[in-house]
Amino acid sequence: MSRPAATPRGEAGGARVSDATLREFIGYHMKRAFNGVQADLNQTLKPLGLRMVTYSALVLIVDNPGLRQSQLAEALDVERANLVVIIDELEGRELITRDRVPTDRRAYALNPTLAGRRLYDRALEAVRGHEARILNGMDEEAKQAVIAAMSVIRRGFEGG
Amino acid sequence: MSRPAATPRGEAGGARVSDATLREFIGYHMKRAFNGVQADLNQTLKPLGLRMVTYSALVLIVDNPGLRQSQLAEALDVERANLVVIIDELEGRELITRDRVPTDRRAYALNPTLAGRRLYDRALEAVRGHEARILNGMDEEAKQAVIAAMSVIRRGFEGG
DNA sequence: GTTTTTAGTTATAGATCATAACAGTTATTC
DNA sequence: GAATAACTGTTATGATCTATAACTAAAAAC
Repeated sequence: MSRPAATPRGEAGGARVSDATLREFIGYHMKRAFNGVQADLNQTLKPLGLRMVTYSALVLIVDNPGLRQSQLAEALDVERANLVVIIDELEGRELITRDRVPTDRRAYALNPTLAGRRLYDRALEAVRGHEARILNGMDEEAKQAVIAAMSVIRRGFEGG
Repeated sequence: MSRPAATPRGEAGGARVSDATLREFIGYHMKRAFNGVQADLNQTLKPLGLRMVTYSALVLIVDNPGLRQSQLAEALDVERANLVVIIDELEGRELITRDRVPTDRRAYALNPTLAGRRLYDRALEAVRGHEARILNGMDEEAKQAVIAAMSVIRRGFEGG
């Protein structure tokens, strides 16, 4: 079992770690890039008191007023149970309301308040700035190519 | 303050939720695609007893025998403290060894065992299959375009 | 030789996420 | 129309992940 003599890579601190094997994979690049994007987005939203999920939820509620929690949970791809605290947060800040649905007394219709719509506007502007930053000068064609590729990948899971 | 009459979107269950606003953003597409990729990768690695992090760690150790935990932590972008349990797991399964470094008795040199190298081979093969699956027929040019774009995005954070 | 820094570790708290169980309501089915 | 099944939102809980502080041992700096 000749064990390779634990060569400490010569000089201390030098000698970059090679990730050549992992760089073969598109998933590796996606993870590393997305880590940075997520961190930057959350920093961007922090002054508005929003996180990535609460922001996404607010946008979907403003764009789809009256939707149910279960619909929103599915759209956001989170469990109904976990959505509750997210909605609690938005409702507690009076950005949205839970309105009873007359035709189905189990369900709540989610609607934005005026404050919710205003924060939506501000958040969207902030996120557009964030996007411009992360794109880092990338041209529109390259951006659209990425979006198309992401859609191809996603379709592979949803479509079967 | 005319609040839109919480219209429950007519028929129950129908009426797709529109994410048109979010689809403007590349980050949104990246998140949704990556969610699927991550789930599929973990399913792929489960039969080998590996998760995404333990797999990445194993690959880097095989490719960079003798590296220190702190180097690996930085390469994986995890805290030194959190890397400990990952290394414990790999060492417990005798896939790697922690070897004392003669020239620095604080540090451990991480080296793969023969079993570690064999699992590395199997894992790499499995992940190549996973990648082919997620690419979903995408051509090499498109794949390289995505990798280039991810690098541009990542560079924006690292480079400053 | 004292102080400062570093490597690995432990402990801990926060956030995230999946799961099961429950009450109230609606839908189905005989 | 009574019994059964399914669905909506909720609570509780445990697993996992992540960040932070504090500690020991050792090396480096001064």
